[in-house]
Amino acid sequence: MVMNMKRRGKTTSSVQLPTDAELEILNILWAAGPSTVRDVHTQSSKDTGYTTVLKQMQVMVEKGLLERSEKFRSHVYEARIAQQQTQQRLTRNLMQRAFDGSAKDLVLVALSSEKVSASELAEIRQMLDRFEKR
Amino acid sequence: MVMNMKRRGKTTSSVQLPTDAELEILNILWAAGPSTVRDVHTQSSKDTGYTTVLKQMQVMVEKGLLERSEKFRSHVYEARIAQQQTQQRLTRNLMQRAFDGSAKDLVLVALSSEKVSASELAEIRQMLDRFEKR
DNA sequence: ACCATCGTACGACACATCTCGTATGTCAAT
DNA sequence: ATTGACATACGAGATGTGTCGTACGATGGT
Repeated sequence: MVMNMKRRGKTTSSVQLPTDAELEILNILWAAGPSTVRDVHTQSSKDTGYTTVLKQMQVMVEKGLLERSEKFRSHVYEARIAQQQTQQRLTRNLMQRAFDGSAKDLVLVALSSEKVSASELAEIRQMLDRFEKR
Repeated sequence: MVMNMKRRGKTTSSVQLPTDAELEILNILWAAGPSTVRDVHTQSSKDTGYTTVLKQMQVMVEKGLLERSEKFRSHVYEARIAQQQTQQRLTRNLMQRAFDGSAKDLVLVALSSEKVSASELAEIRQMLDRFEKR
């Protein structure tokens, strides 16, 4: 019985970066916790069909991005990758592709291209302090 | 004469975000200035065929990402979008898709997920100062 | 004049993503 | 038992991207 395991790599973490539509779904799941397809479809701001969301989530299960429980009539889906880890991987990816790997350059652009409140600036400063301490 | 203008919008700036391979080419062009296809192909770290790069650059001209001069036998290509502006748009895009629009959150993740030298931290601090002054 | 070399043009395939239509199953209320 | 509402499964089209093979024109050296 050759289970046809598409997943290679040691055990975990060999998931590729989520696509646009996938990230949209993950965001909803991260915020709301385990949800049905209908939940996600209702929450979504994009006006895409119900079966479209269903199909996407099914594919995401195959990819290892989501986990599905079939205990109930309406299957319940849950994110299988952490939000922060995903944010880090996406950020690192952008850093490599567009900033030649420089975190500093990315940060500078992020700061210069958006309005950040005073309290947020303070938070960032705190973070800098914490880093410098090592 | 209906020129079949795919580009909508006022006049400029309605260029979509560059794809992965496109960004690779843009990076080379930004660093080296106007170059031929051969130049770019030689510089590229990926080992993709010559005609592949040629085709990609041709497509990029159609999209408005590059400009082509045919003055010489080997056509010379030049980036038509600025590096910093592109970096900003890519960053903003990630910010929206993965950080719910929060520049702060993006910055925090960028800082926490990569090593940044002391001098770079200082630069970031300077930037923060400059921002707080307004 | 010829031919090897280097260029561009372009059609076409492979693949992933996004999208939906349609088939089919399940359940509860009448 | 029938029906309507709602679920999942799945095939398949549209589109974009990345990749190349092949055709063919220009150039320069012998």
